[in-house]
Amino acid sequence: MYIELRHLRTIRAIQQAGGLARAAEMLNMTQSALSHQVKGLEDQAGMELFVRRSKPMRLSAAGHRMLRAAERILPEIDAMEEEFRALRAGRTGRLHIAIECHACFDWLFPVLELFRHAWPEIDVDIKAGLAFEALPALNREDVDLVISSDREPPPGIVFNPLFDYHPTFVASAQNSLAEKAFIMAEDFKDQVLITYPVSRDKLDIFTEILTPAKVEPRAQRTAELTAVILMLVGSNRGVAVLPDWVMREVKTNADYVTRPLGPDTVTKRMYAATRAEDVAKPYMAHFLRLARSEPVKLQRGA
Amino acid sequence: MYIELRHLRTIRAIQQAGGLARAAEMLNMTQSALSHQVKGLEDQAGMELFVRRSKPMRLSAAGHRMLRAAERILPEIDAMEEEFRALRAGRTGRLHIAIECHACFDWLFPVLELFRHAWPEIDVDIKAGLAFEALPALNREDVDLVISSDREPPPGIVFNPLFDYHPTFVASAQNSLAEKAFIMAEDFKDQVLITYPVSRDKLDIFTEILTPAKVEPRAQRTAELTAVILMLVGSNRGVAVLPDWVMREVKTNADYVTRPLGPDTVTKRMYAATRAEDVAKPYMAHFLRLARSEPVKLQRGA
DNA sequence: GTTCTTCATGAGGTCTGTTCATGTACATCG
DNA sequence: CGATGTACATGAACAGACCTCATGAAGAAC
Repeated sequence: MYIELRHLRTIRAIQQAGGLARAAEMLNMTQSALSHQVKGLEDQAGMELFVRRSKPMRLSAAGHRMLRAAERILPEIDAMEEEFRALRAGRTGRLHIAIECHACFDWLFPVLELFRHAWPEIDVDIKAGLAFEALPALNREDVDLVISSDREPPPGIVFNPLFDYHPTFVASAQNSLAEKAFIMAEDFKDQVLITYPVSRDKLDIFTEILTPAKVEPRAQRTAELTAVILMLVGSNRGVAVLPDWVMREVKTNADYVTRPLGPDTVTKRMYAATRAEDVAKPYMAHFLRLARSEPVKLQRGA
Repeated sequence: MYIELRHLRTIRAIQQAGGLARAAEMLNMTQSALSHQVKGLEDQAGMELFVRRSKPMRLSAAGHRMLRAAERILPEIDAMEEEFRALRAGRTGRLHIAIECHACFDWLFPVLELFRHAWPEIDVDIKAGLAFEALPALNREDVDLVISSDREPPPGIVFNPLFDYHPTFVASAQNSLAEKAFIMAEDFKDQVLITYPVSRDKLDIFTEILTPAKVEPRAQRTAELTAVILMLVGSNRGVAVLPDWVMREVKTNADYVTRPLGPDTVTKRMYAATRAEDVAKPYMAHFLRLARSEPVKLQRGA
């Protein structure tokens, strides 16, 4: 029994039009074609779907059963086709984001809030788990955008620059390093360094400062959440290096001091990696625009 | 965009099989055919539904959207096809019953209770409204069975005899007619006759007794429910003529008297009208068997 | 009875979907 | 590094499904 959507459309049309001839017109085909089709369908079903006794042909009991299925299924198909039209028109789409830096939540959430209102039909999600390698996932279309500060673009992937930021030292006002104008690698020798629980090659403080200088902090401990790291720092349980945009609340707080890394200020650039074909999409362009401008406002507020 | 179920099956198969070649095997077709089909589908959709970069072909974001639709729709189709197989096998079907006599509820409910357990998959319903003519409705397949005591079979309709019954007079024990052994037309001249609210040609007391004898009762009032009629009779607000099977509770009650209509006992036959092609169906045969035997038990109990 | 409407049927043409044969791209392995 | 294997794409050719056209049959309306 090979039901096809064509059959369901036929059933529905005959019911709506109240007769085979009118239904044929609705479906832009000849009455003959419909008659043949109905006959074929009835052969498939192995029973009469229509009552021919009364002259304008009506659905039989079995036909009504099939009509019920048609009325559940066809709207779903129509909805899906509508979604695809919208998808083609660029009104909708998917934006699943993988982030490689924990601190990025801080600016990403406000950005997504703005985005969500402008593009309500876009399916937005953040994949924070990161059990996987982000860039291959991009290629596999498991995600559509990767926030990263490592710039190593494979073919087909575009790294869109977002904004520059300064990994910034933060410590308790009680900490001995509070007196210094800027912080250097050697200053960490006697400190407990608090970081996100990720590998060192994803932490600016290591990639930019400690690893090049071959300096090891006295100890390292980790915390998942930015707020927890700042709390630990505030109670002088350690020091941290975080992007400047997360400092905005801490800057005005007398318990903390923030200092640039030095002697030359370290500057890093944040990127949004996307598939090359996606950058032209309107919603993606809009997201990138927001992700360039909004975090800067947060940094200024800091 | 002409989506067909074939396409949804393809999407699902490729996802399940994890690749085009394996999916082709699942669907009993060549890898080539599937490749062409997928290409065609993507042309329809106007976008890539699969990611070809990673070697076993995977669904793209848009492809996942279509998969979701497939996973909602295909089970519905499968379920419907299963229903039709069952329908063909005779395990299921529809039994929508129209009744022309109010009192028939009395025996019909017990019968349907028995039937329902034997044929749980049959769609059972009773149409009591009767705004329509029952026999044409049978022809139009609006209903599948009509309970009637009028035997006038149009072509294609079969009247299956169920059982005989006696329209029986019932009155209060206080009523003057309680003394008589049987009740004749003239006896109604001084009585208030209580009937169901239907036309006289559907009421045995008129068709069998009063109309032939050209006798009019003193007054006629109506009540929808058998219980209400009996209550009115019990308080001597009138008399009634009802089929014998509804008398079983009344017979043992000293407040009531029941009497045959006479002098010759009136016997009527109850029929179940069905479409000719339906009588052979197993569930229909079973229903008819029940409708022949069960009411008789109720009559004996009376 | 005539006419109109509605559906059925058969023949023939078109076009879609399939297969077959082959090509391309990429990964694996000796 | 070429050989081999795997996975998908492509083009040509064929088959069959589906449609149209023309006509028939059977009710319904007048």
